[in-house]
Amino acid sequence: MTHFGVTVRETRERLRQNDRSYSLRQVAQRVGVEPAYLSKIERGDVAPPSEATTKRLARELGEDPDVLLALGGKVSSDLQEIIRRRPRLFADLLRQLREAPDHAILRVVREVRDGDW
Amino acid sequence: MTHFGVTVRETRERLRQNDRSYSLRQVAQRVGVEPAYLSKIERGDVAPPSEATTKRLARELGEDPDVLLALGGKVSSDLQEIIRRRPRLFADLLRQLREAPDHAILRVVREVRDGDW
DNA sequence: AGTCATGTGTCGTAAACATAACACGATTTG
DNA sequence: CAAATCGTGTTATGTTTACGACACATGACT
Repeated sequence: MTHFGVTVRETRERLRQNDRSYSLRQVAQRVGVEPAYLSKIERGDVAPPSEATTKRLARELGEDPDVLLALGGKVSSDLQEIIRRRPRLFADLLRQLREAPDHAILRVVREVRDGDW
Repeated sequence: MTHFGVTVRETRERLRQNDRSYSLRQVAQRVGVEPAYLSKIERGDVAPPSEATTKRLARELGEDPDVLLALGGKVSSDLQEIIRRRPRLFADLLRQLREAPDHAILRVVREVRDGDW
């Protein structure tokens, strides 16, 4: 069900075509996990790894950490902390935006970034 | 450090002044946990409970679930799912709003609610 | 033919999580 | 005073999480 592993494997094999150092073993070593464990992750034999390991993996593979975490069913702890500091406010905001189209959310991001508040 | 337990105890004892049925034991029974466990929760002897238990507790005490979850260091899973569906978008949004004043966020909520996008 | 690297199978495990079960002494209530 | 209720202490247990260690078979390369 989770295509976390599939994504990791595909990304790794894509990188490997230009760079032989993207074997499972070498990536595992750079990421700091056992090859056997990474193998199991890629085949979905075990659940997606911890937040920390997922972030190191994302960095190694040039993927967006938030996207990879999402595939693993997680939300980055720094985002969680933003919500936890003002739970009512952010809970309302997120539930309001649940069905909003992408462009509407993007507009909000831009408005806030451009500091017109 | 966590004043999750303190908050629960204070809220419960406040309710108890008008209603005898807010003893630790009776609340525990209605919430569906062992009295000994609720006692430990209130005194911070154990970590805050699971999301499901926290929500039942909030409902029983008339507290905002998102606020109580936040005190317990958690974020409601429905909010997490909103983020996981569009991680890049919502990660950007939240990080943009991290330092924004409350009124700016409220304005966004209202804008979206009033559908002028 | 021998070395080397690759991916994988099997087994174990330390820590955290989320309670349950039971008992006990103190206080309140009838 | 007896019974019930109160909060709490102790001990135990099942589950999940997040890996590590090690061995093994396969195939490429030299």
